[in-house]
Amino acid sequence: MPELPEVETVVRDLRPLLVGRSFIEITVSKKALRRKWSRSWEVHLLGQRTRAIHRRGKWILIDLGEPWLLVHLGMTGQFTVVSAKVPRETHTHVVFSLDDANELRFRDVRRFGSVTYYPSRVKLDAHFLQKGLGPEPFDLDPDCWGESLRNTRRSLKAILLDQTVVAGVGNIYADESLFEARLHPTLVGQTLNPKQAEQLRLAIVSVLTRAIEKRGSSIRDYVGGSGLRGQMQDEFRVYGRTGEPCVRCRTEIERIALAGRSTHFCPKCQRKRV
DNA sequence: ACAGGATCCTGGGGGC
DNA sequence: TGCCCCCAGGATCCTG
Repeated sequence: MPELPEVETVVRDLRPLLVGRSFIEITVSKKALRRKWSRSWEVHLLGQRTRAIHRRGKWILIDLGEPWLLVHLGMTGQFTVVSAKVPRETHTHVVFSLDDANELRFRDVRRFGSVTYYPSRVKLDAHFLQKGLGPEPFDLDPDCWGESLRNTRRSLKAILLDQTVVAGVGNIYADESLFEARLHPTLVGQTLNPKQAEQLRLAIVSVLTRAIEKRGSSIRDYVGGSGLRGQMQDEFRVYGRTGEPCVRCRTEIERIALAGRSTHFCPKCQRKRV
C-alpha cells in the first residue's frame, strides 16, 4: 500500500507519540512477517528510550539510542499508537507496550511488511548501501536524475518504480507523476530530452508534496500513525480511473499492464512522441 | 540489460 | 449463500 507520502504521514503522526517513550513489553504473534522477528532482539530493545523517528524511501527508522528498528509496511501494513485499552485488531503482529499506557502496534493483513532490529546505525546504513537504495525524490540532483534516464532503455514506469533510482515512488504516484509531466509510461528513458527529464523530476516532487499535504491515499487498508485515513485518493487524476474522462481533455483514461503493474494514463495528454 | 512471470499472503468484489 | 477468478499502495527471485 504505502508509498512515500503514506510512510511520511505515519512518521509525522508517530513522532510526538513515540519520542521519549520506551518499550516495557514486546508481544509478537505466531505468524511470520516477511523477515522473521527474533526474540533475542527484545533484550536490546526493552527499556531503551526512543530518540527519534525518520523516514527513508518507504522505510521507517526508529532511533532507540544505540539499537534501531527498521519497519516496512509492505502492501497492507499499519503502524499506529493507540491506548492499550483499545482491543487489538486481527492481524496485529507486533505490539510494543509503551511506558505511558499506550501501545505501538504493527498490523499487516498480507504480511508483506517487516519489523527488524539493527544493533547500530552503522549496520542499518550498511543494509541500505547493500540494497543500493536511491536518493530521496526531494534531494534528487537534476544532473544525476538526467543521467539515470539517459543510461537506460527501460520504460519510464519501470524507472520510477526502481527504488535504486529514486526511493519512495510506487505504483500510484508513478502514474500520477507521469500524467503531471505529460509523459507516456512506456516511453524509454534514453529517449527523453533534458527538458522532459526535468519536467518529470519536478512532477514527482509536486505530486508527492501534494500527497503528503493530503496525508496520503487510503484506498483500502492504509491509515496514518494515529489511525486516520488519508485524503489523496479523492484527487487521483489517472490511478484507478480507467474509462473515466481525463480531467484535462475528457479522453477516457486507459489501463495497461507494464513493469508487472497496472498502469493508468491519458492516451491524448500523454503522447508517445518524444 | 531488461521484460515478464511467479512468489510471498489475505480479503474484497464481481460474475454466475 | 457459495464458489471461482481477478485484483490490490511492494519487493525479490528466476527465466528467457
